[in-house]
Amino acid sequence: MAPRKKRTNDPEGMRRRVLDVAEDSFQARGYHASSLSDLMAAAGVTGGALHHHFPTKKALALAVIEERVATAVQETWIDPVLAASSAREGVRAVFEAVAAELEQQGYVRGCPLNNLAHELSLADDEFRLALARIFAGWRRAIADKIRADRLDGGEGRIDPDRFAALAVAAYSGAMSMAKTSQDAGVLRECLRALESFEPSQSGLTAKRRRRVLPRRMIG
Amino acid sequence: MAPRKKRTNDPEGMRRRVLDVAEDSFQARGYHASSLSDLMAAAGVTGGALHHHFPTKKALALAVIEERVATAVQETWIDPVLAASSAREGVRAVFEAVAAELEQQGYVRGCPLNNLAHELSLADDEFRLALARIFAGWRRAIADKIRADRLDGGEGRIDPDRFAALAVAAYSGAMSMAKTSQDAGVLRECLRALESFEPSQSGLTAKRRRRVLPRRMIG
DNA sequence: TTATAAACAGACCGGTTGTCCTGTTTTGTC
DNA sequence: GACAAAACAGGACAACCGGTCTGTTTATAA
Repeated sequence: MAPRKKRTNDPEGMRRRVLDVAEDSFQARGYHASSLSDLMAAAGVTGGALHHHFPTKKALALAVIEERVATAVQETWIDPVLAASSAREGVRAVFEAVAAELEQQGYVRGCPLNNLAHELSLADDEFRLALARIFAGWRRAIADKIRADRLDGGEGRIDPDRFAALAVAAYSGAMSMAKTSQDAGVLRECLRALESFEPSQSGLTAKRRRRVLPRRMIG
Repeated sequence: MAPRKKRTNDPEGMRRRVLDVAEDSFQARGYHASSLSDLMAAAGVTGGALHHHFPTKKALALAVIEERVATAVQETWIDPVLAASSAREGVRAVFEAVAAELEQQGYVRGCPLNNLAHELSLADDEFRLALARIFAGWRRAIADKIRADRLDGGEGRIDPDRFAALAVAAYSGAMSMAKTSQDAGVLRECLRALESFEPSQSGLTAKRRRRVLPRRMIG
């Protein structure tokens, strides 16, 4: 009669589940619109457990930013760009990959980093700095890739920092519009505009020999 | 002894005061973080008056979007671009004007449209459509300006819709980063990147004859 | 086993939120 | 002046929020 359930402590798993749900809810509803009770219910976690791993809601959000949002930027942007034959080609590939994924998915929830950045940057300096660090790493990775391309004999006309800033800004802004219009088309429009601005070189989307081994240049 | 204050009905003024405060608070703190009690206190308005003009918080936000945010985009972007000698020059001027204003101001609160778009687009379809309309008008104004430039013998190599999308995206994304880093420098970086991509033409920031009368092309 | 701390459960609380409601005052109209 | 509608005042309220608290169970180490 008594269910006699045995409890199993799984701190890492529980922490992960909470982060999963929080990451998803912050992305879909935002920080303020996500209540802890909602998160607890969705994750199947009690208040005591949640508070044990994340003493405050702010601590939870900070963990989402540093452990999940940063990882998302790394995986969807930095790694592919570093693995590409050139920075320009990497940026192009990411734009198209994201656009394709969004179109297949059918809806646009936006860029996790930008979503949280807009809502939390002015609310708390700790949030702001954590988010700014991710933006900076993103830009730096692209800029460093351009510099490495140059050493390999790549196109040497564009300023690395400027192009990196523009790439990140164009993507962020395009995702903002895509989210608002629920249409990923604007991502492709921005990409084409970026491509049509090829500096001096003529080959627009022309095929280029692809490097076999992607080379890493950042520790 | 009795203060005997006479009340004066001023519906338009009261509505305006509420919108002023709401616009400011939504910009600085966001929609969810702005409580109606805060707004009432800041505007010196009672709950009854507020409820009379704006039955719900959503109605207030919708009014802010349609009456204030749309106007802000019109005044800081569309009007200057239409008045400029070319779309490209107009975009450049706006980027620099905003950057200069932010640097003088000392802090960055971000783009009102993007701020609200990120927080509200997924929350409510009515919000989303109102915000999407403003984005669309913004892009259309720039694209139409490019088409008009072309008829006047301007540079004819760039695709109007693509360039407009890129300009808006780059600005939105740059403002996002500027807000997060509290540094308007990235705006200038993006502008320079945009300028360095001059298609074929050589004159980078070269002086051009300025049209005396700005011409309007949208009703 | 026993002690010790970590991991978890679940109730509880003060404060706040947005909204509603009942009045009162002002304004416009006949 | 009479009357109706708009404009405004201000309290009340239920729902909910995030955080805290006490207590129990599980794992770890001596």
